Amino acid sequence: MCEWFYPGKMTGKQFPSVWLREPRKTTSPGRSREEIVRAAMELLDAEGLHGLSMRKLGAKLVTGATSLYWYVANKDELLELVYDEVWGEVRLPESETAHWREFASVMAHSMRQVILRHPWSADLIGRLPALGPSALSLTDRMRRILKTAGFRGADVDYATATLTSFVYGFTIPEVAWKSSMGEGYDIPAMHDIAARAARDFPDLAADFAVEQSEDPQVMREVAFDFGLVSILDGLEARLVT
Amino acid sequence: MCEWFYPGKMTGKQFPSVWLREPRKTTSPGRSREEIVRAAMELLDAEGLHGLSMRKLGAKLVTGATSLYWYVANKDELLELVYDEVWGEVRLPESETAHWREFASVMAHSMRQVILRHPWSADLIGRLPALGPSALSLTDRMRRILKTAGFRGADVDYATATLTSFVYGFTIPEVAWKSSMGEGYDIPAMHDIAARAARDFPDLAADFAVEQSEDPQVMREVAFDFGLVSILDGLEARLVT
DNA sequence: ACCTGAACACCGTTCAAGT
DNA sequence: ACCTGAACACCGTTCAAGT
Repeated sequence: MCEWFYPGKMTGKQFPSVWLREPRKTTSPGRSREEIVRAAMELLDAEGLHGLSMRKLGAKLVTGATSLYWYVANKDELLELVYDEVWGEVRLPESETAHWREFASVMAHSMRQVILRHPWSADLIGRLPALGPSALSLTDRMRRILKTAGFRGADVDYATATLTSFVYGFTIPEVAWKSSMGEGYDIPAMHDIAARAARDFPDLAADFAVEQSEDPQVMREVAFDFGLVSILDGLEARLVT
Repeated sequence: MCEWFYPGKMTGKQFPSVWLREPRKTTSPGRSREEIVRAAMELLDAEGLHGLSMRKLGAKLVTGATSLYWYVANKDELLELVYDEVWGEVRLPESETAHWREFASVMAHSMRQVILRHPWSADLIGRLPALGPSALSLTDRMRRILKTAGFRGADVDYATATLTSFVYGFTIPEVAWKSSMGEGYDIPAMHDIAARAARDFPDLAADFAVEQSEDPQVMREVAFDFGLVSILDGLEARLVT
């Protein structure tokens, strides 16, 4: 997904993007970009962002690490390519006439699922330009739906930013947590630790204790829906004015 | 800020936190934790998360890198300590009787400013447990205000998560962008690049062109306020039900 | 046109050894 | 109680050289 109004200065270097360089005209006797991207995706899904190194990727493709630099200027360019694949997995309502709330809701849920499926992508949001075809197409459809719904001018940007910010802010820390803690850790022990840390905050400690019985997985889903509905209500209020 | 309902499994290791280990009883002939944390903060602010290495920090304190391991179990523990300092900089309304919307608004703006001031902290959100005194105190006050306003049970968690998710999701990509692009880059060149990348999406390209004249810095502030007000409206709707 | 290996300048952490 | 330096197993990228 693409948010274009990022801050900058009038001076300085321009930013590079794979999508603006012609790929090497490949007679493809050897590797190909697609092959490299696919292998990188597998490595990323299996071992995370830190698990992808040029050396490992080279090994997986039975080449020297440095051979990859023939196809790709550097690691960031490679990541840009894989990053766009991720946005390509977002599923939207087929219909062009979907109601904007329905559309936004489906998109938000799908974006979250896609990030959860590729946790490493969370670390790339904002770090890499999202100028690939999939990211742009997503942005384009969302904006068209919002315009049809009645949003005008910069409000289209603002509404999009509000929605995507919520999805990102809900999901990025979640996957960061998961990958830093490893997949499995001890829930009761975690509650015990939280309770001990909160010993100087009795209300907090009490709430921790009460909600210990809830399933955190379920709570996260409910929390996401709660936030999403709140935001859609809030955006709708902007619309009627 | 602390969100406790992160997912986990019933098995596996428990997570570690500095806040649950007694610090070494220091007779302080040599370094101290405070000194180390202060130096780390300076290094982080000056050079970012990648700029902080145990070797550089050691050099700054005129010690061997490995000496630091006497005061801190590992780099993550050190980061946990500096991380809490960041939350300590969030400014809230003094009054205990502030209206919840006012409170939430001030908190959201302050959190954003603090993250912008310490961009490296964005990468730690979710990755490290936020169990330090400053983080807990922030969580505690927010929750008390929401309860006073009428939020009940898990809605207190959900409302907090909605608000903080928006702040995180708005700010994390923003600072990621800034630090990956460097401080200054060429705005017109950026627009040119975006336009060229969007050549297959005429509506998108047209909007890029129109909004080229806006100041991105200003737009970001307006966008943040737009999103924040929308969310507060949406949360208020949950309240009256 | 494509691939290679050596080299550079880094990492976090462990550990035996020193004072 | 505190500090040290060597060592281990890594990084991304450059570059001259090969085929």
